[in-house]
Amino acid sequence: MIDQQGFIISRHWRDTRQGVELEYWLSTDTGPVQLLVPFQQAVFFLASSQIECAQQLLANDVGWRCEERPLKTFTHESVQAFYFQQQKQLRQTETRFQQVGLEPFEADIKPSDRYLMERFIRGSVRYRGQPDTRRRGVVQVQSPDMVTADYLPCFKVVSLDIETAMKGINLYSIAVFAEYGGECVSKVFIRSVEPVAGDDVVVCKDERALLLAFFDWLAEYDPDVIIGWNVINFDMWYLQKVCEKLQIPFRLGRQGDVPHWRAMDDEGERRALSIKGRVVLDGIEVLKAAAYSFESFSLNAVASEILGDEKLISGQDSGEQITELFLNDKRALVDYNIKDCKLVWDIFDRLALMDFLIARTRLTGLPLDRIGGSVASFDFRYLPLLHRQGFVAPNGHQRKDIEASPGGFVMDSKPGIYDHVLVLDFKSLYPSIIRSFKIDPMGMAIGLQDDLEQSTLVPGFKGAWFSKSDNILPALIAELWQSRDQAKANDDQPLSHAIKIIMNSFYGVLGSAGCRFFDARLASSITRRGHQIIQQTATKIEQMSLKGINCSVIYGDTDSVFVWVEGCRDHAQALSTGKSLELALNRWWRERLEKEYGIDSALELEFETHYQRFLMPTVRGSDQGSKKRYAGVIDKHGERELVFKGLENVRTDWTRLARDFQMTLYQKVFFDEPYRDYIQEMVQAVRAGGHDQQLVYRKRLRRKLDEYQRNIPPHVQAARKAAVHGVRYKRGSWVEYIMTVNGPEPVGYVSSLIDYQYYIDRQLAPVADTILYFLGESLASITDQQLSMF
DNA sequence: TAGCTACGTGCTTGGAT
DNA sequence: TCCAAGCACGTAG
Repeated sequence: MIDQQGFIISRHWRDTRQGVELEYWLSTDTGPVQLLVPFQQAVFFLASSQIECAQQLLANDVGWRCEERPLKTFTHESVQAFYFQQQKQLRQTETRFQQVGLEPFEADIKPSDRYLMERFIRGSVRYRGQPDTRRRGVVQVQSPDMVTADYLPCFKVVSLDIETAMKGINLYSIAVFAEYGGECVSKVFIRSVEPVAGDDVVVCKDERALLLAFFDWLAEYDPDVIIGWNVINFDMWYLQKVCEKLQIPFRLGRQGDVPHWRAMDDEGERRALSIKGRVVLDGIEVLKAAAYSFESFSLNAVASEILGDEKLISGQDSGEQITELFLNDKRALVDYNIKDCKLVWDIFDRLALMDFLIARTRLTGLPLDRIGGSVASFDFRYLPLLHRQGFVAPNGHQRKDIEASPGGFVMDSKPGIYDHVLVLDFKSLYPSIIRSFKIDPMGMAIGLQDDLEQSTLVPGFKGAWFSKSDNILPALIAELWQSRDQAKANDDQPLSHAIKIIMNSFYGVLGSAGCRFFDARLASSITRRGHQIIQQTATKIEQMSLKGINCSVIYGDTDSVFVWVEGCRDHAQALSTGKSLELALNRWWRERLEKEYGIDSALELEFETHYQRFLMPTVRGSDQGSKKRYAGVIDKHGERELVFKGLENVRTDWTRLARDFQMTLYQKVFFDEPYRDYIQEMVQAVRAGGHDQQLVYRKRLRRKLDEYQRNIPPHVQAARKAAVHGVRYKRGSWVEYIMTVNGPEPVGYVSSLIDYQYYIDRQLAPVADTILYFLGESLASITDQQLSMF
């Protein structure tokens, strides 16, 4: 029996003579540990991977108390049947616990696998695995306090990247890289019959030797985590193919096991992989899970944005260049290969992605490499608490007759160019509504019972009523909220980020049919309360008098209001107005909720942005104000900066030409600089072919190429033309095309003349006219003026 | 290996003129 | 040739 802390790396089922067992691999301070746990025992702790297991875990939770508290009905009869079946198992397990000398504990399911694992370790029946005393490798420690306050898993991470020929299965090299506290592991296994300079190179005579050398190294170095860029769908899948070609096992697991592959879509283009004792993390997926967004997720693009660093080779013909290096300059290939590994490593390091993932796993109970899973993590947090109240949750059966609930409220805007616009946001509006108005599945089940005193309830929408005292979600959110404030105070950005994401996912989950607690009354009680709050906030702002300053609301979306401070003198006055509004409105809401509903307001309006100048455009070709599209000038560290929302500048499906043109032109208008000459020069330059590099349209194929039946948009037309030349497009690939006089043609296969007039009419004119409309001009009027001068 | 809705825009399609 | 409907995509929140 061992007494230490651990963190789950992987979990697999295995069938043995003793019956079904669960095989766990943990990362601990002293090295990897393998645990084999009989299913009967494991089932009660297995909260983190599957929803039904979570349910069983929770049944366990009720089980320890069921003698004292009668089961209350919640909804579904079959669940009750399930529950009673569990009772029997529970009693058996209780006996078993006593046999091995364990106290039956009241399962207080904390949001961490660590907690579960502590019990696994203490209660484990068998233990295999060699503690590795040479082992070292702490990924990062964000805050020294956390080390003493909470266990931080020590993961041994390695970054991996392979180089291959462009066609066929032909492996050139495998590079691995890791760097802990100044100590660096950097190795490239390369195929070569001649020596290659450098201590970091392992020369192998052929592919087989290369793979075997790599497997040996992997077993020796023994990492917990392998990271890379598209590493699962490319590198790992490619290595799998090489192994199949050579008929050798792909020994990726901790004991040399081969990985398990699972197709994630019909075409088998996207796959997931699981390895015993290890986890593979794709940098792209992790960034998306952490809500990062990049125009391009290519390693080069992300590295240059995050690190200001780049790959050694990039661009269109990098494939040919790599083959060229492999044939003629292997040392350069080694450098290139290792650089890619290092970039991935540095991105993980710079953004503290491992810390984020660990924080997330603790909060959601989901495996490190599990992307998404909002419904499962909601269950993980909610079910234990529900059971502790003596309720059993309904089964999550898919319902077809989904009653739609509204989303956020978007105000009609007042178009124009303004000086001094303030934006006030409700911080985490939906979570704060859940907290304030006691929105909760169980609270509603209780609140809808007859014979309840109205003063103990809060009204919702669509006939919902919520119990003021008996609820779960509001307290859960309050707890997370507090943890987040604490994390911020500790400057623990990854944790704060993870908490924000899970808090905001709660609303989405309740409004989704995939969630067992889905109910239109819950979702509507959140969003329609949001409508009321934002509308009444806007009305209140216009009624308020702030030392004679006139405030009018020109726009608002879901949780924000845009306030024009008429006649505002300067930045300082804008700031003080914003602060006053924030204070007064928060007080107003507190008093109102107390008076009207007898509840404490958790609403937090925050003065967030001051736009020195602001553009609210009209809908194209109309005088109605637009929505979800605006631009403005803010002050950032003493510098004026343009911000665009929803407009062409931030849209990836507009050309570079239009996006750059918009930035420059709006800058000129906002800063009261002359702009007519600029427009004329731009139009002429485009016509003269001076911007040909910036005329590329870029758009994704969101379906398979042959699935476009009803109509054929330009990017699909271009893709089909490229397909004739043998270019293969998958679902999700980007299509780049140029508009020519013969319609869209794919980049690389443009044979017709560029249609410059099209670009002037469809890219420059719309962008210019959006802002020139308010100056009584248009692109046409300015260029016509030019013509009439001749 | 199931978070949500609202919105604007460009373009194709197919029918009316 | 014009027009409205609706598809497709990317975006705000």
